[in-house]
Amino acid sequence: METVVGVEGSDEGKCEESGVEKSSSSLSSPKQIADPVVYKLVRVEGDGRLVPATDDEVMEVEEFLVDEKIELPVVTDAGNVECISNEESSSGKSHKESSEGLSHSENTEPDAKLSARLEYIEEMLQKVKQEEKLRLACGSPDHSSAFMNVDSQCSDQHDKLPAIDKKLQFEIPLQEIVPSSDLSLDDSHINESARIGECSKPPDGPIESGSPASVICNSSKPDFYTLKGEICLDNLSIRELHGLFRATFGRETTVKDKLWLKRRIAMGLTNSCDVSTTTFTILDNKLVNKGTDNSFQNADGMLTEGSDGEAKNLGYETSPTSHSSQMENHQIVLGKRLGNLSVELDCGSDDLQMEHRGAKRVRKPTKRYIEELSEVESRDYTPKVISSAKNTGQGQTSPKYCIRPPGNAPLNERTIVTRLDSLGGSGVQVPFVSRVRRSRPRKNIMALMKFDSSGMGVAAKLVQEALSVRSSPPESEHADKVLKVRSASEQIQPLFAAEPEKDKRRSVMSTIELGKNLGLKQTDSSEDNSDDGIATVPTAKGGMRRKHHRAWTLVEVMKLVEGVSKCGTGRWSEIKRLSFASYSYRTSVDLKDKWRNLLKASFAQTPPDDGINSRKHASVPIPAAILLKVRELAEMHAQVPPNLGPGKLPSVSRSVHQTRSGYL
DNA sequence: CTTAGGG
DNA sequence: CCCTAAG
Repeated sequence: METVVGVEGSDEGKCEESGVEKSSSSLSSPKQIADPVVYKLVRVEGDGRLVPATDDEVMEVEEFLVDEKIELPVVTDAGNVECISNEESSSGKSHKESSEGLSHSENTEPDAKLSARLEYIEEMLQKVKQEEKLRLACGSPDHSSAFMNVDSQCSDQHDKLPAIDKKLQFEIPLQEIVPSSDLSLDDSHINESARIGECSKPPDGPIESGSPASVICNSSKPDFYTLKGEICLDNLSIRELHGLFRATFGRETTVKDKLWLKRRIAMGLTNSCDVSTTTFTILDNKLVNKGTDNSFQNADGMLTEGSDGEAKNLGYETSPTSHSSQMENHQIVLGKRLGNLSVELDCGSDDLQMEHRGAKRVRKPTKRYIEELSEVESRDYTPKVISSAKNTGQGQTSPKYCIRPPGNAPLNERTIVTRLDSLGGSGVQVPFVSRVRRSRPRKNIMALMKFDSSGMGVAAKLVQEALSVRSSPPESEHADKVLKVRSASEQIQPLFAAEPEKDKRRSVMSTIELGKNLGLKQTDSSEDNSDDGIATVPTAKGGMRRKHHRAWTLVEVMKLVEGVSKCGTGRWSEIKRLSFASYSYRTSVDLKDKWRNLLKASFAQTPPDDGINSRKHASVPIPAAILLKVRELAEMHAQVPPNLGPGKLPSVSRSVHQTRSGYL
């Protein structure tokens, strides 16, 4: 709790101002803490009623919304009004849910249940000292509803929904402001991810879409509960719920909040904790496999974390708990909407909530880890991204806008980072794994570009490039990188999100691509790894050029000689195919050059005759036999070095034969 | 793209 | 090795 709170210092202040029981929340069990954080915006009155968030809170929300959608003014006003009016009175009727939520704190529940629940809740509120509990109870249910409304509204509403809607939304949020805000953010994110198209034009986004979405959300939420079996759960006693909970999640729960339990169970039932992933699964799985927790975060993390980060920036408190709650909400909503994605998230969230601490803790680290990765990745990607910018094109911009609201730079950054993480995460992970990548730079930029365009994993490429760049510190512009990191991250997102629109092929293949990239990368790395030491050669210009010096092994030389003997000189490509198929790093040019060197060496050596190879280069002693052979071949092909050739060839030829026989 | 030659 | 010109 504390830790969380610390993060959200601003929030605390708010709470205090409101007269909230933040302290109380802290007093309450740790688990609860999370809830308080989540619900910070709402205050519990002495009578047990929930007081809407204060103006400040509203403001925060507003920012949140703004960040997400970039529209706030309306929301803010509405929110304030609502807050003032109070939970019960205000919004109530305009939106059934909202009204319910306000008065009873249960927005989501069906009417029938609602009444029962309301009573229960009210009782609880009054009885329960721990405001936390109340919050939780109220919050959890509300979250979903609020979330739904808020979400739809936030994302879509801003543009089109009437002020009323906004108001309602805010109302709900007030009670569960944090969650709602987060949800909205998440939701929007999700939506974006889900449908790239929208992302591209966030601000413009069709107005209509907004309202419909909201409607859907509302409708969905009831369904959700019903489906989940919440209704059934309603009838159960807490003890029963506990049992159910245990059965569902395999663990005990200390939570006494009925709503919470119901919710949890419902979620558990709905999404079996399995977390089977669907579309996102691929990415997530990958992530999971590699980063375990990260995987979750990626999917969830993107959304949730991003929201959190924003919240923090805004001054909202986002505690781990809040995250989890958010996550849940998101999950639910998503589940309804997206289904697959939500499922994954749900699993994670569920777990998190279940074990606020364990899960959270794990999660946090993960997040950081992800961020770090993302950063690194971003850097890596940056170069590539830039180069491949063409691909992203508009997509970049649009996603960008979506991601980063006009308001807070830091916040934006954070958000972006998160997103990047998600995107980058997947991409990054692979890169990281194969990080080594030391193959020679193909053909400079051109080759890289080609690669990218070809459809190879951009990420992989970027990573590779980035790596290479890193190796040569002087060349890369750190400053540039840093600056670009953001862009890169942004770009990345676009790639995923925007790509579909722009290049369907890409979008379709995005997931595949990632996998491919990884595979490719790994392959490359493995091949390249064998390698050599990469040395940087200072260039006159000041840039450092990587010299891929791969020492020629005796085997290679022998192969080369053999190849030359077979194909003759000048047919390097053929020789490469025949004898160097397994040596990807040796190009026909390399063969040619090597041969040239061998020739030179052989003839140079020959004269002294005695000294031979041993004397020449201790480092890579070339067997005399080979030199002889080279000479022979040279002779055969009439490639006799100007001076030395003729005179010595005869003798050489003899020796060569011997040598050769030995080899053969 | 491959080859040939210079750096 | 890299780079470039030329077929």
